[in-house]
Amino acid sequence: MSEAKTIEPRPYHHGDLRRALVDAARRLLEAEGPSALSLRAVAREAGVSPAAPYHHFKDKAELLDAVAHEGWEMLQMAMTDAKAGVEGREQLTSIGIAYVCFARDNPALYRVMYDAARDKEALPMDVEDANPENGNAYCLVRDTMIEQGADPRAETHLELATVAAWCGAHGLAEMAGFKQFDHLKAELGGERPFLDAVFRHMGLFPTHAHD
Amino acid sequence: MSEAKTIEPRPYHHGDLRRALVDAARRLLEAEGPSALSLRAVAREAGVSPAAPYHHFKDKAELLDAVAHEGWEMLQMAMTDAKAGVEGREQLTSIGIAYVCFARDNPALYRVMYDAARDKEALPMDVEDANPENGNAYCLVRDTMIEQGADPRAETHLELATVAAWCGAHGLAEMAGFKQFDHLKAELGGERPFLDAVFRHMGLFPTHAHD
DNA sequence: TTTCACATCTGAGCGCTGTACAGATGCCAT
DNA sequence: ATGGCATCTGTACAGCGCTCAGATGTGAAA
Repeated sequence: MSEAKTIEPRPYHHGDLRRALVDAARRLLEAEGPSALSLRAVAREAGVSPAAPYHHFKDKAELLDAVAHEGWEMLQMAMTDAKAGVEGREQLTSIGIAYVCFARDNPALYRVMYDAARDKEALPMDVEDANPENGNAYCLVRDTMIEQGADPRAETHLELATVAAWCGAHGLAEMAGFKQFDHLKAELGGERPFLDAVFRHMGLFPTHAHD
Repeated sequence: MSEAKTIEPRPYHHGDLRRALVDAARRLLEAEGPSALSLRAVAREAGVSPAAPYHHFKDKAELLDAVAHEGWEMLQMAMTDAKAGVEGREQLTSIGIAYVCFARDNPALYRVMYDAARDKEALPMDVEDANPENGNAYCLVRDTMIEQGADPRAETHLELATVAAWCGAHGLAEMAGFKQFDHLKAELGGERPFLDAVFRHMGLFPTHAHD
């Protein structure tokens, strides 16, 4: 109880430096790419000394983690919006397209997100907890599967389809960055016969949707 | 014609330093992980000065490229062996399992391979040239699809299935590194009902194999 | 109001990195 | 024997992540 102190809230000397640092990092990331994202460059961009960030993040990885966290929130929002925009079976395809588009539009951020996840050997998602309200993109996909007719009691089938969809979307997002697959990237706006087909083909529908 | 000089062949001062450097890099990579793979550390491991590598590689990226290249060759071999080990429809699943196993057994190398590819924005594979003899893993998958009944004249369907399979395998390889999907990793040896199902589900068979 | 504790920020510095360059070294063809 | 040249070394520089002692300002206690 005596530990009822606020954890990291209000402005101090220079206002909310933590926020300013994350913003500076995202600005740099967009402008110069991931390789330019040094801690010193972020501090420079935010107008503070190279040592200042260490009072808000234990090391560089923790700063990148904060940036990645906002990326996952953005991705989740994009997927949620995509689902809300259409109805029925189109929802899963729409979510998949939104995922790949996010990776295309934020390639540096997307890379930071997965780099951070790999370092921690964990995605920032609780696969077990299927509660959609906790802002969990993985569960958004799973819930949509269920709504489209997957049997939630057939756990294996359900998670199988969800994992397959996630793997497929991530794989596509990475492949679309290679010039061998430029036509994938080109298809992301407007008509997208190939991409739609890949998503359907990869199992963005529950297993028994083939009937 | 006057340019008939050999390009990078025989030993000189210290023998074949280029080879020694790549070997040293791979040794370091396996022992210490990708973050320990500095050019200076590689030179140290090979017993030469920090500047020596620059007579064989234009910069660090080019050295990593050489390492990645050998990784792709290893992967191609693993996939070819996997295909040769079984018959019929099992071949595609077997290739997929081999792909994911390779990523599991050589995580650092696998990461270097895709990092190098991302920097060049291209996989080291010629997707257009379907000649299997050029040692092209992507074409190995496509050819196997054809052998299993895909129509090579239906270009879209064929490449669709191949891209879907590649994306799925890469996605699975990455997901298997996250602790949320430990059961995927655990399944890679021996019985693998879930993984097999994911592969089948993701389209490791030609589209009309669902009939 | 003065004082004090403490969160915050700076400046200097350490060891590391990738890369450049001048010069030493040893092989090969003449 | 000589000269050219690929190869390798030593030194150097800027930038990196990170640490630490000390300066600076803020909110709470006196």
